[in-house]
Amino acid sequence: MKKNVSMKDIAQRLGVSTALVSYVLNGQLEDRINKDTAQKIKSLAEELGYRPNHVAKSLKINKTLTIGLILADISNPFAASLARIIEDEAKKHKYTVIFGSADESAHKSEDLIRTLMSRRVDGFIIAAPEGSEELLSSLKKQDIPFVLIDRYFPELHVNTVTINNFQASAEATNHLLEQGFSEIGMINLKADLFHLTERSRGYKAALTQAGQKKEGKNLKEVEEKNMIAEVHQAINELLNQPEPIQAIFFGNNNLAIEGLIHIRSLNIRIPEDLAIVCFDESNAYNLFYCPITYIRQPLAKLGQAAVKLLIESIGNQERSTNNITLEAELIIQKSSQKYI
Amino acid sequence: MKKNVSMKDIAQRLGVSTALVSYVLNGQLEDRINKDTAQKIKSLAEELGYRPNHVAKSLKINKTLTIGLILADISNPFAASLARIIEDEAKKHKYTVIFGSADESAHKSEDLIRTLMSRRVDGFIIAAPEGSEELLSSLKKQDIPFVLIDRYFPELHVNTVTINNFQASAEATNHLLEQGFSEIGMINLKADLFHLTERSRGYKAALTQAGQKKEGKNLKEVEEKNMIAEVHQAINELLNQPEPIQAIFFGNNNLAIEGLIHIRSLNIRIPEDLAIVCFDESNAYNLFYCPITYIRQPLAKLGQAAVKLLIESIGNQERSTNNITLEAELIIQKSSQKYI
DNA sequence: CTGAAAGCGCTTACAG
DNA sequence: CTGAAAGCGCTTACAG
Repeated sequence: MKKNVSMKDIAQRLGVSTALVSYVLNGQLEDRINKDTAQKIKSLAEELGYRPNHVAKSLKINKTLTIGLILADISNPFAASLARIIEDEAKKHKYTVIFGSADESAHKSEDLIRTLMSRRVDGFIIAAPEGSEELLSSLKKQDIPFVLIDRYFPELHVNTVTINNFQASAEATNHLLEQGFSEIGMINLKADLFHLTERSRGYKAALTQAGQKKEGKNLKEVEEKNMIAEVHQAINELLNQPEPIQAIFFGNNNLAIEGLIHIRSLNIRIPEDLAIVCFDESNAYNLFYCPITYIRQPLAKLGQAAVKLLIESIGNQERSTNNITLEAELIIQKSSQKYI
Repeated sequence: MKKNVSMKDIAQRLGVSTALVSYVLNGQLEDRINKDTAQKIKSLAEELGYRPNHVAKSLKINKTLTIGLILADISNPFAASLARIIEDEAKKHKYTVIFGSADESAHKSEDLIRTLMSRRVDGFIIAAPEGSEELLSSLKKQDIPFVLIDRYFPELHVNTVTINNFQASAEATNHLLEQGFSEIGMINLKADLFHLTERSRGYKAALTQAGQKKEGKNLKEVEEKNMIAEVHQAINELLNQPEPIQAIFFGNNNLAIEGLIHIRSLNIRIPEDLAIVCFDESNAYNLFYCPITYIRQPLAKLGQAAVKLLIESIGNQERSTNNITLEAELIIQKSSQKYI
C-alpha cells in the first residue's frame, strides 16, 4: 500500500508550513496569501494525488459531518427509499450517512446508536422501534442531536418529522363513506406505536363523525409475529358477521398484501364485492388485477425535512424542539369506487 | 453540550497514565496489570460514561474499521436486502458500513468513492454501474481493497462475488424446454453489463443445445430509459410473429413486472396461453393471480461472501484476487408449467 | 507492573 | 503574507 500524501509532505517539498497548505487547500484566507505560493501548493497537491484525511480533520474540529441513520427495517421498500433520499439530501450539506437497521428491536437499536456514537456521528435520524422511549430520552439528556422520522412518541419532547396519520386515515375513511359504504372494516397492527394508533383513531373518528355508534366494532388489530394467520382470520370474521363489511381499510402495506392474497383466494371481487383502501404504497399493487386506492406518504419531503432539521439542531446550542407534520395524499383508484 | 470524557480525564482522576487506561479499557496486557488498578479504571470509566473516541483511534491506527458500500440503486429491494445483510455481517467483524447509492451513474459512483476515500474507509463493496471500468482499475492501481458484488467486468482482474448468471439462465430455459415449449422468447435489458449479457448467453446456449438454429431470433433487448414502451412492443412482436412464442423469460424483475402488466391487459392467460419465468424475485409477484416461476439469488450468501472476501483482502498485503461464483436457484411455480 | 513520550494528519489562534 | 506551535484523543514501542 502506497503511503498517503499528507499536507506535511506537500509543505516539506515546497519549503512552506503545513498551516499554509491547510489554508490554501481549504480556500481560506485567500485574499492574504501569495497567489504564486497558493498555485504551487494546489499544483503539487494535484500532482501527488493528495486526498484530505477526513479522520484527522474530524478529530481536530470535533465534528465528523456524519449522520447516523437508524431505520426500523431497511429491507422495507419504504425505508429504503427514505434512506436514499436522506443520503442525497445529506450529501448536499456535505454530510455522509452511516446507517443501521434495527430490525424492529429496541435492543439492537440501542446497540447501533452506541456504536455510531463511538464513531462520533454529529447526530441521528431515527425511525424508532417499539419500546425505545427510554433510549431516546437518554439521548436527549446527553444533548445528542437527533430527529425522529415516521415513528414518534408523543410524550417525548423531541424533534420529529412525521405525517399526519390521524388526518390521512380519517380522509381515507371519509372517502369510503362518500362512496356509499357504511360498513367499513379496518385491519391494523397491534403495537404501541403512535403512528399506528393514530391511524386507528382517525378511522374511528371519521365513523363517529358520520354518526356511527359502535365505531370500533369493525376494527381488527393483529399481532406482527402472527400476522398472516391473523389477517386471514380478521377478514373472515369481518365478512361473516351479521352485518358484513363492504370495505376494508388496511393500516399498512404488508397487511394489505396479505389481505389481498387472502381475499383473492376467497374469490371475492374487488371492488364489486368489497372495496379496498391501503395505507402506504407498494410495488406489489402493480400486479393486482384491480388498481388499489392508497395513502401516499410524501417520502422526499419527509427525508429532506429530517435532514434539514437535524443539521439545524446540530448547529444550535439551545436545543429547541421542532415537530414537523406533513400531509399524506389519498390516491384514489378503482379498488375503492362503488361498482356502477 | 457536555464535554466528552477522555482517557486522559480518567487517568488524571486516578493519577495513572493514559497508557494504562488504554491498555485496561482495551483488555490488553491483562496478565501484567494490577487487578486493583484495572478495576478502578473500569469502574471510573463506567461511572463517567466513558465512550471511546473511534475517530482518534482510527487516526492513530490508520484504520477505520469502516466499509464503503456503493449500490447501483438502494431503492431496488434487491439492493436493500443486500445492504441489510452486508451491514449485519460487517458488524460481526466490528466493521461499520457507510453507504451510497450511485443511481446507475458511473459519475456519481466516482464521486461517492472519492468522498468515502477521504473518510478513509478500509475498503469498498461495489455494485458497479455501466461504464465503471476505468474507475475500478484506478482503484486497483491505488491498491485500495474492494470487492465487486452482483455486477462485474470480466476484463478486470479484481475480487468479485457474483452468481452464475449463464448457468441460471440456461437452467431456466431448459426448464421451459422440458415443459414442452419450443418457441421461447427472452426480454432482457440492453446494457453493457456482463451479468446481463451472461443471462442472454445462457438462454441462447440452452436453445442451441436443444438443437434450435436461430437461437437469437426471439431475444429482445430493451433500453432502460424507454423500458415500459419497449417491453410492451417486444411482447407484441413476439406474440404476433409467424411462429408466436409459447413462453417468455424475463431478464430481471422490473422487466417482468412491466411485462406481466401488459400481458394481463392483453387478456392473455398465464400459464394457459403463455408460460413465464423471471430472473429475480419481487414482492410484486405475490399479488399476481398466477404464482410466478423465478430465479432466486442467494442474497445472504452473496452479502456474507463479499464481506468476508473484503476483510481478508484488507488484511492481506499481497493483493491476490478471488472470484467467487454462487449458484442461483430456480423456484418452479405454476406460471411455467404446461397447462394440463 | 507502570509512565513518559512520540506521533497519527489535520486546524487555528497567535506572533511577527 | 507566513511560520511555529499547540492540541484533538487515542495507541504503542520503549524504558525502567
